[in-house]
Amino acid sequence: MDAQDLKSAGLKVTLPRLKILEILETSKNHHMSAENIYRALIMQNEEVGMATIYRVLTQFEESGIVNKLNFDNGQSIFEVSSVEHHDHLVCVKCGKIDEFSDEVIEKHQHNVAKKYGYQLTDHYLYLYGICKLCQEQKA
Amino acid sequence: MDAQDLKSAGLKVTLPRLKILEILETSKNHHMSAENIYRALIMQNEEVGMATIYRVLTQFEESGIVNKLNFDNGQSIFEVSSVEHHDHLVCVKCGKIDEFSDEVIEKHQHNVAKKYGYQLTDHYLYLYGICKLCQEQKA
DNA sequence: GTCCGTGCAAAGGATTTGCATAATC
DNA sequence: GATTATGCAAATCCTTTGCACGGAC
Repeated sequence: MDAQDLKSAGLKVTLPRLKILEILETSKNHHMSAENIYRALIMQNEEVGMATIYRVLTQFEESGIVNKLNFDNGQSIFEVSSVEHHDHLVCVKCGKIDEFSDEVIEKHQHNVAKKYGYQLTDHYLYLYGICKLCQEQKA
Repeated sequence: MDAQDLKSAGLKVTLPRLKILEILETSKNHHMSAENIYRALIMQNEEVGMATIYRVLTQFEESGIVNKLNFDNGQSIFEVSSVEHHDHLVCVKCGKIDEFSDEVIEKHQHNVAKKYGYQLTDHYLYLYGICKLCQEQKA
């Protein structure tokens, strides 16, 4: 993802947009809330407002540059779109997010949609659990 | 679901709680937002505040009496817990919600969790699409 | 130079909380 | 009668919008 991707999405190449892309790509787990991004930018001494973050993320989502995930807690999380679809495993203790993909699940989702007469547009599978690390720390 | 269920959940049997249960059970599709419930109660000339609806729904969820679903649009939807687990198909046009369950998907979810070392606590699968009716109306 | 993008502050919607009153057990 | 619930209003959280200025093309 770079300036060229912005242009092809019909978006002007601006510093906030480049910075937000960069943060989404270089962040530890590639999953950031609007506020996470905002804070990261502030720490880099970038002058930016939350409004810009949300506007840019919304445009990015519309252009397919990022995906918006809606977890339990109400906050939206954004990730750079990857070529392959994947779903998410979320640790309810530490918030860690893992990605996975399972062909059988995908296939069955399509079967279900077909069975009910739906033309599938999107699908989200969220698995919530306690990750290995947090299980060990419980002891 | 009745007064007895409330008692066993450690909740006092009050009119708002009974009414909310009743509405959740008798509503067309059994999927209601807090505001849907509020409006239904107001139309029955029940004096009730949104705060009560939310408090009651939260308690119900903690007691396992209802499930809270988090759809794309940010609003939370509540349904009475049924014995069997099921997932949801949501029409992005008309908002219709269908329920389904697929054993193979369930099994694979557990496989995935195991593979990543997670102790699964919960899982939500949302399929978004256009239902048969809405597909026909498009023509 | 035109148009799009930005920051700020104010608005918005959904949900939560504080508090005095009222109901349940 | 003690404790838990309720209704109301205010508060909070996340997100969106209006507007004047600034930057991209």
